[in-house]
Amino acid sequence: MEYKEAKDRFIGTWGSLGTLWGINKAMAQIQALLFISTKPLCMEDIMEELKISRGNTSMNLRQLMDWGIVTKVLISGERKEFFSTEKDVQELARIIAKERSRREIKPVIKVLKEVSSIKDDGSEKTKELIKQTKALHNLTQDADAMINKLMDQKQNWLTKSVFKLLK
Amino acid sequence: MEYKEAKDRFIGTWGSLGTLWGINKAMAQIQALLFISTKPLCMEDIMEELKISRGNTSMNLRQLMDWGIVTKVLISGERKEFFSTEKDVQELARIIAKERSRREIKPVIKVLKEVSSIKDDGSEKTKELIKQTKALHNLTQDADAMINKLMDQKQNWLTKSVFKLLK
DNA sequence: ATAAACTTTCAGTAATTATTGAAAGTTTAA
DNA sequence: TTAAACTTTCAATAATTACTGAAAGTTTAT
Repeated sequence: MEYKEAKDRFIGTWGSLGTLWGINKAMAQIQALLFISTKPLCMEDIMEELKISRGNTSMNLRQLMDWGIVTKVLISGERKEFFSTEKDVQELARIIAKERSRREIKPVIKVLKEVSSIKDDGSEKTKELIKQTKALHNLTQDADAMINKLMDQKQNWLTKSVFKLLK
Repeated sequence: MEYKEAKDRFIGTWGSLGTLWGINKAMAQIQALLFISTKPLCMEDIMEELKISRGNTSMNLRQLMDWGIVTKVLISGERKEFFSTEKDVQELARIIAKERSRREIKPVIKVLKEVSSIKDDGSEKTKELIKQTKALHNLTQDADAMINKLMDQKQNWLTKSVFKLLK
């Protein structure tokens, strides 16, 4: 497999993976492109490489910046803006986990808490609703807390010690 | 908040959460409904409760069964089929994590491995592609392995000890 | 102040994904 | 074996989501 094919395969795969962690294809592809680029890219570069429109590129870059994954880079002597992405995978994972937690998990936890806190009127169905949503609330909260803590660890050595524990 | 409102809120929230962990709204809603039901439900029950068509109900129940989250239940004296979902959240989480790993994460890991294994032609851009996809490959593989191991633990006490480690 | 170089916005359109409903298929009881 | 009770399939359609391109907006150099 040559460079070109490998690159396209990576961008394509990352793009379709994007949809599953809640961001759209173009957004994931732009990030992928920047991730393997040796230097910051401008809008023209991205449009041309991914064959997408100016508007699409602009909007998705904006979103990536909102997530905190992509930053503007000023290149002296150049008028236009350049973009680059976080290059450290550990840090990238940390940012993504944090944002997803904030945007998606936390609101769900809030609803689960509210729903599981309704007054027990004694009926079987109310008891079941309370019991099940409470269980889900605990699980979701624990999982969320754990992921956040795990991601906050700067080094990978921790992962190793968690692994050992899980033998 | 009364039972009815709480139930609707739970089903609605779970449904929209569904889209983000890769299953569609109806599928997630059916699962939510079964999850808080005190007894197995038949197709009519589900259709009526969620206001969705027979075809939709049938197809999504099928998918839920493919995932291994929902099972058919035979009720003696009844001709039609009834359905119920896994009621233990721990087990539910385990099934979902396993399936997602198998369906989505594993294929990505495979591509990352292939892409990161291309021949180094000495150029800077090839070196960068290899370096970055290799880092992503390692991270994804570690995270996947860890989640699978965590989920395999039957008890919750383990989570507590992992938490301690992460203080 | 002007105009060139560049970016953003957004209404319209295209692409994708979910849903319906009716016909075809299956099972069971008599 | 027939027909009623039930489930599945799938082509048509609806709903949602993504993308385009051109106009409006912004910045910078002169």
